Amino acid sequence: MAYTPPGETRKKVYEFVRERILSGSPPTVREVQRAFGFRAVQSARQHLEALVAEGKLVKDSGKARSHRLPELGRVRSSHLIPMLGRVQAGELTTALQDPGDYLLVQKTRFDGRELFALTVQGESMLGAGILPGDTVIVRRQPAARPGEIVVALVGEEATVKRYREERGRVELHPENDAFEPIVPREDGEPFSILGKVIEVRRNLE
Amino acid sequence: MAYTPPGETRKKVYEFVRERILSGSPPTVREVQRAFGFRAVQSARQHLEALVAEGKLVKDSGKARSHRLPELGRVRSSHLIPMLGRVQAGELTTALQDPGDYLLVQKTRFDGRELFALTVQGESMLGAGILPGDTVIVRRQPAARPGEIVVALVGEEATVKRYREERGRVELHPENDAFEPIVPREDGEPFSILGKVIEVRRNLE
DNA sequence: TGACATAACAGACAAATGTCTGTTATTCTT
DNA sequence: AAGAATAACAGACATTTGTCTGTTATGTCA
Repeated sequence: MAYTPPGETRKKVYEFVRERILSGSPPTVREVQRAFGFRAVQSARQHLEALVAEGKLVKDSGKARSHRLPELGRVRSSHLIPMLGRVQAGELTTALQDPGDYLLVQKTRFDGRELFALTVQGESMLGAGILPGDTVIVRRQPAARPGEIVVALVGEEATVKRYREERGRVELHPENDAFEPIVPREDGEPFSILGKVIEVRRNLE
Repeated sequence: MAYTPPGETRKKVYEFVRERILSGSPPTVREVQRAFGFRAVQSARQHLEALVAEGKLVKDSGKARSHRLPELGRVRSSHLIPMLGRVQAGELTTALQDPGDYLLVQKTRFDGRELFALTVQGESMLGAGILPGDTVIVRRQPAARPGEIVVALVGEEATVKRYREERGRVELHPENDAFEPIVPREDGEPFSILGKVIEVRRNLE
């Protein structure tokens, strides 16, 4: 590779490595070498070492593909969670086994296996800022505390509502005057809490 | 390692590798070996090969740390974007240079460098389902189309509003009756579009 | 011009890592 | 008891990859 102004190639190397790290496969020194057409391994190494010295990268000496972004320490622990579309009754388990899509989330406080995502249907939670089409990230748990927003299975349908306990009885409250609270029936209609909503996402693209 | 029932160790190996991949550093064969106390490299390799054969993992033959999750192909291309808190006027550029925090997003359609995130202040966008404390992900662009939600710099403050053009004039509309539309003044008060809101996130933990 | 810094190159060595061949142990089935 | 299937082991080899020493080229600045 021909001589380039100081810092110019360095910056490109950084961007290259950064992209590779974010995409899940940090490059080897020789992959950097090839990507930039260096005729010597050392050329790539010099740039990488300099970037580490500058604090823009960190690396584990001696290990393959060990360059990392220092910032990543702060966002570590990302999970790939299954994304369910419209969910019906008993299908939940099946849907979790073979989900069609995945969502990348960074949740340090949770185990990735207890999380799943769901697309919201209907306008019953408008008042809580949850719109149709929004994606809710749910932590699986069989119970909830009053005031929390939960995903519950009522009859054949999974629904997003606010959990309340009125007069010692469980109630699921919509946040929209056009809807009525749901009170679980005593006649044995299936009812259960699937989990608690811990995040809401909306795409506006 | 002592003999274990068929499939038992296999499953644990899968979970181990999966976690490592999601956390950004896929293990080497020997790292798997050590993690499980195998006395032969081949033991680890057998499990890994089997997992690949089952389709639970994919790998690039001959390369170091090359095990991947098949699903990841569908969510690839994640970016680490700077997260800005309260932003004032000219501070934006500075804030982008040295942000305190980062957010992991998967946006295939965008270049990571044109994205940043912002915490919403105030209740002016309640009607659009954007609450105080929500995080908006913004794509930097100097203009917008009517109807889009934008982040604009008005005077000293960055604000989130819906972009409109009324009578040939730019207007920034809140979605809350308690607020008035913002009409850029002609007296030279700084006004500019910082970018378009492409995603809204809310944490309910 | 000459000292200095940075970029790029050349060639090699050593450690890490992937891969291979073959063997032994455990469990299950018939 | 014999055979099949799976798990685990042993020891080695080949490739990949990280690292090292030293050299040459290009640009900057006093």
